[in-house]
Amino acid sequence: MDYNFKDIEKKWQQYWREHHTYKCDVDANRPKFYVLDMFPYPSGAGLHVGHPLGYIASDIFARYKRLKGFNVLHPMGYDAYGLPAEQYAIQTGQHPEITTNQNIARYRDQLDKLGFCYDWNREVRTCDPKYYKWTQWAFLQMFKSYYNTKLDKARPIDELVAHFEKHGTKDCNAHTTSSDEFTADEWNNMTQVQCNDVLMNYRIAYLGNTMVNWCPKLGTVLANDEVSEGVSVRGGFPVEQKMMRQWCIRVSAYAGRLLRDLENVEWTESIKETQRNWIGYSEGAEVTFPIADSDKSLLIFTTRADTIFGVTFMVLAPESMYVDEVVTSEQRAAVDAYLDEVKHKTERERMIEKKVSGVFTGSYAVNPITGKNIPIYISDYVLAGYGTGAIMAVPAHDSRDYAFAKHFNLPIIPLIEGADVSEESFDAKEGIMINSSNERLQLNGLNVKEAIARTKQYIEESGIGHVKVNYRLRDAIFSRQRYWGEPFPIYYDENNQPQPLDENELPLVLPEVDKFLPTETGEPPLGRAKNWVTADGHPLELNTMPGFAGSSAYYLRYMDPHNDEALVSHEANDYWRQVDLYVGGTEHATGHLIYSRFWNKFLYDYGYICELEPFRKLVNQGMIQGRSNFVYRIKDTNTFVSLNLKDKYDVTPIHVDVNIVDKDALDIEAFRNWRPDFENAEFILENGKYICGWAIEKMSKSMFNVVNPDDIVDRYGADTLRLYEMFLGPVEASKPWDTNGIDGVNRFLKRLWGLFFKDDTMQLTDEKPSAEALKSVHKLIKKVTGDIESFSYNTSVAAFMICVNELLSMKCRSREIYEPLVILLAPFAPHIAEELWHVLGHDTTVCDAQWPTWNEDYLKESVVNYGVSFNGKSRYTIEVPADADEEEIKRLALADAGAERWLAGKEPKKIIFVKGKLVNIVV
RNA sequence: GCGCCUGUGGCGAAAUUGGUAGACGCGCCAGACUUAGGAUCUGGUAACUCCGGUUGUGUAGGUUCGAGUCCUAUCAGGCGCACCA
Repeated sequence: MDYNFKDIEKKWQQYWREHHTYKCDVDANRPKFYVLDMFPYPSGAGLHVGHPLGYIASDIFARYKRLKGFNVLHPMGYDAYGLPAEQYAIQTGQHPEITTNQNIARYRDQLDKLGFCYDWNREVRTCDPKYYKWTQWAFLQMFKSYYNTKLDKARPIDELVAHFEKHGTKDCNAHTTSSDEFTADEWNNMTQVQCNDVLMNYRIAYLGNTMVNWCPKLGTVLANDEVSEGVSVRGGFPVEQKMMRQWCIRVSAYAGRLLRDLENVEWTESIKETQRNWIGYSEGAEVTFPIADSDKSLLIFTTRADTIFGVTFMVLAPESMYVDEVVTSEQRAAVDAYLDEVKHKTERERMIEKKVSGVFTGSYAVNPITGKNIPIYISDYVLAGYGTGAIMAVPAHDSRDYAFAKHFNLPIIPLIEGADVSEESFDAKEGIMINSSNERLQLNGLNVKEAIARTKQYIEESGIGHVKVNYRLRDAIFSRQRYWGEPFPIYYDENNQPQPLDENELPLVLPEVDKFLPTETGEPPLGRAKNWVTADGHPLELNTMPGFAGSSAYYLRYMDPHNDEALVSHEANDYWRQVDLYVGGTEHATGHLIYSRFWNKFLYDYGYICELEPFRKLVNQGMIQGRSNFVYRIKDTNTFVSLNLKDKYDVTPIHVDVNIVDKDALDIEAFRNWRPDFENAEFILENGKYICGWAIEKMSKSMFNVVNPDDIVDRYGADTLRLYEMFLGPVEASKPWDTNGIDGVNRFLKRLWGLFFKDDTMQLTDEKPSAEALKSVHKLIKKVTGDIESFSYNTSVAAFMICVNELLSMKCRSREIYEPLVILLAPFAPHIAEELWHVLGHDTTVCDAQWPTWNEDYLKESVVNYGVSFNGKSRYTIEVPADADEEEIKRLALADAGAERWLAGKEPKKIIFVKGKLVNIVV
C-alpha cells in the first residue's frame, strides 16, 4: 500500500468535521492561547499558493499549543466589505452580497483542503448584520464620548456638558478640533443647535469639515493609509484634496498612548518603527506672534525654538483659518489668485512640481523676542493639517524656508557659528549659537540643544507660548460615499442635526438599492434606497463606513461570536483576553494595526474589555512572489528555441503558463494545446527537452505564474504542501514560489510511510528501541520543540527528514519510537499524522495527544568528537570518552599525533576548552 | 533626505547565539534496478590544490586565542515615511 494522501486527507478532514475536533469553549481549568490570522478579503481570484503561508504557520503553532495542553482559540472569518465586490456590482448590476458569498464559498473550500484547525463555529463576516451591529454600536459609543486629556481616556460626552454648564471651556481638558473658548454663561445661553455644533468638535466620532483625500474616479473619500504617492492604493486612481464635511474618528487623541504602548508588544522592530513614523511624535513649542497694527496674533508650532532670532518671515498654509484675518485689501486679489491656483492642484501635482510658490498677505507679524516686524506669506509648502498650519520661517536653518527666502529675496540670518548659508541652509541641530542674544533672551555661546531648552523655558516663563508635543497622526476619515459598507446608526433631525439611533434599533441593516452608483444629484448610493428613514420619518445618514471599521474589533468578536447582548461578554473577554499570536502581512502596518489598537483602547477606556493592546505578539509572514517561465520564439516564426540555444537566434521571450512546465522543462503537448496560435509550434530542443527560461516576478494572472494550492494539493496532498511551504525558508522572509523542490518533501512523507508499511503489511513491532533510535527521536523532540517556539519551521522540517532517514537506515520498527514522532509531526502534516496515529492503535484524535518531552539521558554520547585547533585554525579531530573531564580532553588533544606536528617542539601558551566541542591550543 | 531590515555554494537556505561555515532540500554528476522513466534507491557535489594543504559568509579595517555572528567605515538590494517646521 502506497502513501495514498488523497484518501487519507479526505477521510480525516471528514472525521474532524463530524467530531467537531476543533470546537473550543471557555474552560477556566485550562490555560488559553489565542492564535489569529488576519482575516482575508475574499477576492474573486481565490487563494494562490502565497496566501496560506501565514495560515500554515499559525496553524502549526495553534496545533502545537493544543498538544501542549492549552485551550486554543483559532478562528477564521472574512473581511467581506470592500471595493472590488462593489466595482463588480457596478459593472454587472449583481448585488455585491452575491459575489461576496460566492467568493467566501470558494475560499472556504480552498481553506478546508489544507486541513486547518479553525473553529468554524466562530466564523465572522463583517457584512453580516449580526456582526456589524457591534461595529455600529462601537461607533455610537464613540459618538457619545469625548477624550479627556487629563485622565487620558475617553469619557461620556455628558460629563463634558456638565463641565461646560459650570465652567465653560476653562480646564475642560478635552481633546478638540476647535480653538473656540467660551464661559459657562455663554454655553448656557446657547440654543440646542448651537450646543450640538460645539459638542461636535469634541466627540470621538465627529462630523467635521476637513481636508480629505477625494478620489473622483472612485467617487469617494479615502483615509491616509488608503492613499500612496497621490493615488489610491486600490485601483491607482488620482486623489485630490478637497474640503468636505465627513465623519471622522479622533484617533489623534490616542496618539500618545498608541506610541507609548508599542513598548509592550512583541512586534518586529520594523513594524513598530513604521507605526512610530506614522504617529510622528515631535516635541517643540507653540509660540504666539502678534500681528502688527492689530489685536490679532498667529500661533505657530516649532521644534527649533532656538532659531527664533533668525525668523525673517512667517508662512501660512493656504487652507489656514488665519488667511482671511491677515490679508490686506491691496493683496486680496493676488492672494485669491494664488489660493485658486493651489486648489486646482492635486496632491500628486504638488508633489511632482516641488517648485517654490507663494504670495505676500500684506500683513506683518511681530517677533515676540526681537520685536521686529516680519512679513506674513502664504505658501503650499506649509501643511494645514500639521501643527497650527502656520510657521515661523528660519531660512538659514531650514531648507524649505531657505528655498522660499531665495525665491522671494528675503533676508537670511545665520545663527550658528561657522554655518555657511550662502548656498544652502544649515539644517543640522548642532553647533554654537550666534546672533541670538538681546536683553530678553541670551543664547549666544550655547550649543543648539542647550539653546532649545533655554528658549522653551523662556517661552513658558514669559507667556508668549508653551511647550507642546505634536503628532503627525491625523484623525481617521470615516465616511465613504459607497454602498457596500456598514450604514451609520445616525439620522438627521428637523434642524438637520445628526442624532444617534437608539442602541436597541441596531443593527441598522444595509438597504436595497436599484443601482450601486451615486444618485443623479451626486449623493452616495444609499440616496437611492427607498424609505431610508427612521420610524418617525427622519432621514438616515447616506454615507457608509470604511473597510477598517469592520476589521478593527473582529478579534474580540471571535471570543463570543453569537452574543446578541454585547460585542463580547466579560466572561469570554476575561478568559481569552487578547490575541497571543497574530499572523499577517506587513501591508497593514499603518492601517488596520493602528485602527485596531485605537478601537481596543477606546473599548478599554470604558471597561468593555480588559487588555490595553489587541495583539501581544505579531509575526509578519513574507510575500510569496511568482516564478515565471518563458519560451523563446524566433522572430517572425512559430518556432521556439530552448533556453541554452536561444542566443544563436533573434528571439522574443514569451510568458508561458508555469502549470505546463515542470522543472523548467516544457510539456510540449500541453503547450500546443494551451493557445490556438501555438497549435503548430515547432521546437528546437536541447538533449531532447525544451528548457524554459525563468524570472522572479509578482504572482499575477498576466504573467501566467499563479500557482493554485488546489493543484498542488491534488498532485501532492495538503501535508506535502504544508511542509513544503514551511521548508521554503523562514516564515517572515519574502521568497519566490518554486514548485521544483516539492518532490523532496513529498519523498520524505513517502519514506515515513514506508517505515510503517511495506506492501500491505504493517511493519511495526513491539520490540524495544535501540539506544541509537531513541537518541535520534529525542534529538528530534528537542529540536522541533525549540523550533516551533521560535518560529523556525524550516529547520524543523529538515530535522524530520534527518530523523526519518536515520530510522530508515537503522531499520527501526519499534512502535515505541513512532509514538512521539507522529505527535511531533501532527502540527505540520496533520492528515498523515492522524492516519499513523490510528495505525499505532489509538482511537482518539492525535490533536488530543500530549506533546512529548525529551530525555537528556538518551542524547548523551559514549564517545565524543572534539575538534582541535591551533590559534583558532582548525587542524584535526580527536575522539574522547563522553565522561572525560576538561583536563583529560586537553591531555588527549595534546597527546594526539597531530599535535606534535603543529606545535613543532614549542610549548602551548594556553589551552582553551570551548563548549562547541573544540579545544583551541594557543602557541 | 530620514528611519528600519537584509547581503553565506548553481538555487532555497542552516549554523547550538563568539567556537570545526554550507545542516536539510532542489539542481547537477556517477552508479544500481528497470522494456521505459518526469519512478525508486546508493554515493558524490564551496573554490583552488604540487593532495601536504590553502582560500572562502558584499567590500575594507578593528576587537579576540578564535568573527557569518561584535565594533567602525563603505557598497548593494528591499521596505517604510517624506515639504511634518
